[in-house]
Amino acid sequence: MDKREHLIEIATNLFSERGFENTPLSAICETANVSKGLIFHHFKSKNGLLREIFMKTTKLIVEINTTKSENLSPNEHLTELLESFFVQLKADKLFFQFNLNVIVQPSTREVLNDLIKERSSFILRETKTIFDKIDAPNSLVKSHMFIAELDGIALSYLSIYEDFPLKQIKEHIIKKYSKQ
Amino acid sequence: MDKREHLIEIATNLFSERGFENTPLSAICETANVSKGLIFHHFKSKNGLLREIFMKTTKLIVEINTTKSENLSPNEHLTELLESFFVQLKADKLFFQFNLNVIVQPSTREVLNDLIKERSSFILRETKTIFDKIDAPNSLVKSHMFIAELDGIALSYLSIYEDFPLKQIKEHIIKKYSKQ
Amino acid sequence: MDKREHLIEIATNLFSERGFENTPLSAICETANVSKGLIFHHFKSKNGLLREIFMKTTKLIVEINTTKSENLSPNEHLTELLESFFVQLKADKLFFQFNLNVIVQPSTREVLNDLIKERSSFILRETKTIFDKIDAPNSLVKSHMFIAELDGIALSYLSIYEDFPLKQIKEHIIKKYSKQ
Amino acid sequence: MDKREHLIEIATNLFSERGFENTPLSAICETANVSKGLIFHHFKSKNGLLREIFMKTTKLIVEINTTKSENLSPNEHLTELLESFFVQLKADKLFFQFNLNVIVQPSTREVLNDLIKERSSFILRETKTIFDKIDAPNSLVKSHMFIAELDGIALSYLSIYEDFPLKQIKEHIIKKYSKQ
DNA sequence: GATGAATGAGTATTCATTCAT
DNA sequence: AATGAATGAATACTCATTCAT
Repeated sequence: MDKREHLIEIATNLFSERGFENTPLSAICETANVSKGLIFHHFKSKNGLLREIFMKTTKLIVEINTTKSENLSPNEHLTELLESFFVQLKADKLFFQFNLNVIVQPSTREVLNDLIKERSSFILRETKTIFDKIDAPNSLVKSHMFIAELDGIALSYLSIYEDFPLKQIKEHIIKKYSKQ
Repeated sequence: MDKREHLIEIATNLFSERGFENTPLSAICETANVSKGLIFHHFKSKNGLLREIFMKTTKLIVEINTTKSENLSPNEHLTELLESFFVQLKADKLFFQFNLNVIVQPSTREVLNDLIKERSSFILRETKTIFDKIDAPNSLVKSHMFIAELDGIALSYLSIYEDFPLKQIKEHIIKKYSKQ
Repeated sequence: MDKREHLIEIATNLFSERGFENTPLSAICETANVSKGLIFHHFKSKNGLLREIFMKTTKLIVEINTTKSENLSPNEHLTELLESFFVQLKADKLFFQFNLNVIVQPSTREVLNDLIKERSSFILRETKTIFDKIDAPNSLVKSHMFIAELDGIALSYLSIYEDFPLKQIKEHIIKKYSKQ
Repeated sequence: MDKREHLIEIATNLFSERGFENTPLSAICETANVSKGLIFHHFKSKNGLLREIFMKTTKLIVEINTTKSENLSPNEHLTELLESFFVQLKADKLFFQFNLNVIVQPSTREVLNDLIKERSSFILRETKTIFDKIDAPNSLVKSHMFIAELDGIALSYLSIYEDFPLKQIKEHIIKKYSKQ
């Protein structure tokens, strides 16, 4: 059992549940049954731990997007992206919330600035590659709209509307992008 | 000079700039040139102050939406809403960020739970009134999509993409909703 | 309705229930439905209020003891004192506790120093008058023992032993002093 | 030099002198020359420190009472108890006062509730064991009277009568219990 | 790699008291 | 007599971080 990996896992869960600022390292240590010193030994600081977690997530996102089969039509590709987005959104509510969290909070935002830029420009690039095949002249605007819609749906679903009609929204948006 | 009102104003600014959790009451007091005790005299607690600010914003939103002239076609109404949204988004960046912030952060989210519900259901109701006139059977889904798109745009613009093409997005979305 | 008297009554109750140090003036004001300023107007300070309450109690004790019929034998007198002590102890638990409280607590003890001396020497004097008739040479020691026993019983009953056998103790001690 | 033990010692002294509620942690830290954080590291809270001190005292009381030689007559045993009580009362005035204090004060009383019960039932049990040998049918009442008398004497001596005739009271009570 | 004692700066909150009205 | 805005000093407690072992 790799304690380093174990710590990352537990910290991710706690940060997701309570938010980064409201999760003292002591809580992580107690849950993981390790000493405080060990966190600093492995990650230098609490911010270091946060960056490590954020980087891991980005790596995951990149992997998912690059291993996707390339012999799909652009519309099929969009549909596939949407499908996996809605599956994940439902499965990993807390984790999505954590990502929203650290991006929106000024203090964490500052710590993660470079990593957020890196991740978001990757996502924009990937999306734009698809829209280039559909409507090249407007691909940038359409990509931004596509991303904003998904973020907005996540926000509404996770933090605003308890009875958000996720299923119907999914059908609506998939229908919209499958024939564009 | 009403110190109570003054405190709300200054706190709103500071919370927007630094985030709620990262703004100590001492900072507010120093800026407003009052004692710490006064905040507790007027607002009971830091959370009390937060609620007061959030309620004031809701009141503003309600006012704006209810005084709107009623002799517009639904599409004109949407256009008008969009116009004012983009104007405000650009003018009050920090304030939008603050609202995103407290909604997404678990700790503040909990404190404001009832107020967030109240505000968000008001917005949904108002939006649905418009879409009822355009496409009654799908008005709920379309309202949710409309709101999610705007929230997503705000999120992308404020917290993710430094070079977000706000102007073109605005044109794109106004065009879309003006002929729906 | 005399607000001054009303305040004393409410403060006595609250001090008895929570202890003097743990009863903020704000609690008294809320319960009495008056402003904070009024307490300072009437009593100068929180300590002033405490002294007022303590003095009132002493006055009561003095009254009870001086109006007592004087045509009793010393042993009958002791029995009568004991009877009224046990009746009061059972009826006014909280109030006894409050008196113990302020006497034992160093901070309040200091504030009430002169009043405590005054009251306790009155009680000793009265008790000694009785024991002088029973056993003059040892009257001082016996008076002190008598007072200490009652205080000790109150202490045990109120603060130490939940199942203190008050009734049997009463019988025991009355029997003891009725034939001394 | 064990800082934990050192802290307990210093806190005991200060609590005895000023009372628990009137001793800020800062006073303890300054006297002990340690940081505030250390108290919370070792005792979790101010109340935790109080409990630790109270427990230590109970342990001491238990030790003293259980190591007592068992080949004494019950009356000799009582005399011995009384002798050591009066010696300690004179030597450790402040410490006795502290114990009275925390038992009588509602707030500390609540914190120590279980520990007070534990200690007082131990004392009652031990006392009753002696009186069982003297007057079995009335042993409970006599034990309670014995304890109440000692508590009452402590109270009078420490908090009420400046010129309490401790020596004569001691002789009086020892004489009384040596021939019972 | 791993522990845990120790630090110190920071933070919300309490509360008696004052004073203008 | 009565109010309540305003103060400011005090206080328990939190928490990331350091460091000797």
